[in-house]
Amino acid sequence: MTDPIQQQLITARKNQILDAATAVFVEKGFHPTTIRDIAKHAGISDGTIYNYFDNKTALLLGIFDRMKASIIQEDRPLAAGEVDFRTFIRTSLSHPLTAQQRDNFALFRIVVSEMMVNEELRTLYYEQILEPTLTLAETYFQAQATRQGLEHVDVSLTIRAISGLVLGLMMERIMGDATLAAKWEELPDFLTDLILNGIGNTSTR
Amino acid sequence: MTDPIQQQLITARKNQILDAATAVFVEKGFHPTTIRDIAKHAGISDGTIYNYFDNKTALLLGIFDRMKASIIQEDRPLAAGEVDFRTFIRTSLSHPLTAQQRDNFALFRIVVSEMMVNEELRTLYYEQILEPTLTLAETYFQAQATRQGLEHVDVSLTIRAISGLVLGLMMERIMGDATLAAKWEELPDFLTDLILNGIGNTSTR
Amino acid sequence: MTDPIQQQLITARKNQILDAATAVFVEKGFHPTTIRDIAKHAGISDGTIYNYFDNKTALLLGIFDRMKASIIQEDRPLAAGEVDFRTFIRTSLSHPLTAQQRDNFALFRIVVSEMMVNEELRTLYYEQILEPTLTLAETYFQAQATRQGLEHVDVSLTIRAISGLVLGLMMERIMGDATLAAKWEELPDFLTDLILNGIGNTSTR
Amino acid sequence: MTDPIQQQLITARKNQILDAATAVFVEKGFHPTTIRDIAKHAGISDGTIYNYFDNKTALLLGIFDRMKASIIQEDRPLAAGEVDFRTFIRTSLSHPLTAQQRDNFALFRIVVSEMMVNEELRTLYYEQILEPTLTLAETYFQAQATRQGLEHVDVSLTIRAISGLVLGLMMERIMGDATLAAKWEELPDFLTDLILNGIGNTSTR
DNA sequence: AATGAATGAGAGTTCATTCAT
DNA sequence: AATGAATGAACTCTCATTCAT
Repeated sequence: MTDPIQQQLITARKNQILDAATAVFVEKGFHPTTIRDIAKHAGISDGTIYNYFDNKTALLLGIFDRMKASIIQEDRPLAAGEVDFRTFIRTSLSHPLTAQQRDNFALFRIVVSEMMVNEELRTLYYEQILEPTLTLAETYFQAQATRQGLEHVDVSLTIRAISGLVLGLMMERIMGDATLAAKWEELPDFLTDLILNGIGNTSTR
Repeated sequence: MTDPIQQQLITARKNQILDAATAVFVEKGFHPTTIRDIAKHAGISDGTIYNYFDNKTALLLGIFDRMKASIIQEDRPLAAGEVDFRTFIRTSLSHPLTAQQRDNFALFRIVVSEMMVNEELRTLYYEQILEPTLTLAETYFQAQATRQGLEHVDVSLTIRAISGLVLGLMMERIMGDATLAAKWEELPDFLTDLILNGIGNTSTR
Repeated sequence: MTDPIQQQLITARKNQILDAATAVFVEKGFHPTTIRDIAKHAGISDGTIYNYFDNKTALLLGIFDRMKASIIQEDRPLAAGEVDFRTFIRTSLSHPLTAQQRDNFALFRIVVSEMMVNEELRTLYYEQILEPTLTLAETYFQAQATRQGLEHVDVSLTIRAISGLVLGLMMERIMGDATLAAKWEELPDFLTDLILNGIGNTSTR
Repeated sequence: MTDPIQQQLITARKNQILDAATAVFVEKGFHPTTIRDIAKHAGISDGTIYNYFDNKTALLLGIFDRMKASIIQEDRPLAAGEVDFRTFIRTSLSHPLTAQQRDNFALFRIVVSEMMVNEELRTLYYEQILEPTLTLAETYFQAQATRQGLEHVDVSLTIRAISGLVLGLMMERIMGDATLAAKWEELPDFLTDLILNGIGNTSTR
């Protein structure tokens, strides 16, 4: 039952299914995708999917789970704390802004879409991904801020403002804003200045 | 065909349907809502809805159209330009943050959800609402900025950053973040400071 | 809504569906019958059935309802009470024994089968059909028994014994008992004697 | 192939499976029970069941087979013929009425339900169980009747009437009849009187 | 213009059965 | 002999949409 080889096979099959699900969701969206679409894309039968996942929604949860793992992995570099404050902020902004860009934010769109509307997914995402990420970021930021003599800053609100800023810009970009698309590369620097100095105060401190 | 009385009747009936659609969408979400739900709520028959709207998606488009009108109306006050810069920024932030709070962001969630996934809706939203709003905001901001001697600021990026900030914070709030829920009232002041002065520089200029 | 013509149409359509359901159930049994089978037999579409009945089980309930009506109708003759006791008993036995014989007890079998296993159906059958029938029979029997000077008889148990006797014999017949099939015609007289006089006491009183 | 030890293992495994099947059928009914349910209850795998039984229906046939053996065993006492006629009748009634009562007639219900609808099962039940039982009963009864000077009685019809009576009363009880439930204990005596003497003639002969 | 009965394609899901290991 | 993952046909039920009245 806890046979490690069995476990590997199960994990492999689950990943195969989630790979297919991700691909088809990205292509057609969540609702328009049928279980049969996914099964065909994975080269297996409908029923097999249900041997590994309870229902269609569970596939999205499974995709989350894998995102969680990868995000935690990717955030590790910042933990070191061996960078100056500006670099720290800039990196924090830069990474998420570029990460999802590849496939035109396709998976991001589907996940957000379903989350807006499905409480279970939303809760899971918050508890498993967003909340831990924010808490982690608070810790990093707190350490950096102290070093800068910024003890009086409301760290949790600042973190939320920064992450919200990134999230909101991604949404506006997805909406089709041409200006953002054109200036996307400038954003990390622009936003770093804005956050550190406010409007119009370009001078680095 | 252009009989004005006819037109009034048609508009009234459309509004009746959109009112019902909004109410039911808010209550149940877009996909779980059936045409029959809306018809019943409006006190009419299923078929009648199709005399006024091509399909279910068109109802969402119709809701957008009405949002457009109301948003433009609500933004007018800022146009006057008789307020100081800080007040201008603070008001711009404060209004959207509180507007959707009432019904737990229900309509906002549905609209965002469907937009993420439906290109037609997305385009319509961008062209009809977001783009005009941003452009309008740019104009206001440009005027204010000039008065403040901030000619060298990238206005369009700044506007997008501010609106993105608000949008992203609403999303995080919707995700269930407890910190944001608790400190929601502090946000306008906190963000105004952040935008004007950057992290930790509380002094108003 | 209570438009009588509408009501007639609805009733007609319901009957059309129940006719089809009965026919297909009788032919294939309840579980093996699909909604599509019934729809095809009725010459309508699958969905239409669901406009008139909540689900497959509701079709069986509908068949019950019609049985109820017909049973009550058929029992009326005995109410008159103008027959002598022996005739009364004999008729009570004879009728149900011959009624279901036509189609080889097909509908009876399906109904019994599903009732054994479906509590909702069972309750409905008991409350709507069996219990009222037994009560009615008790009344008739009581009147007859009194006239015969049989005041000390346990009427309710006697009624249940008689009806149980008929029911059980039908079941044995359905099981394929050759003897019963051969002597089915003799049963009314044989049973009447048995009930009135007991084993071997053939003399009519 | 006819290795006796092999045979014993096979029989043991079959019984293990039938025990599980009986338990689960009684709990959930025949159709709602899945092969997996039975396998889990037996602590074996799905596939193993198919090594011993052709299909799901064969499990019911297997349960029949075991019932046959036990019934024949239980009926033996009456064969002795050392009891008086009244006791003989009373015992014949009493036994089946009380036997299935324990688990609310659960297995009885499932078996009857499926038999009504499945010809194979019905035939098997009749040939393997009902017919032999009736024949056996005829023999006993014939012997007893002769001793009572009841040579002119139609033994086969009488036997079928008595067994039908019992069967029908069990069915009515299952349907939920409150009167029968309340007076179930009185039935053996009441029915014995009825059979021996007819309605209202309580005097024991 | 309004109705609402009819449609029927299509979805998710189940589960008896098979068979390679 | 035992396994249990894989299968895929089949089912019930939903619902956006149409159209005759």
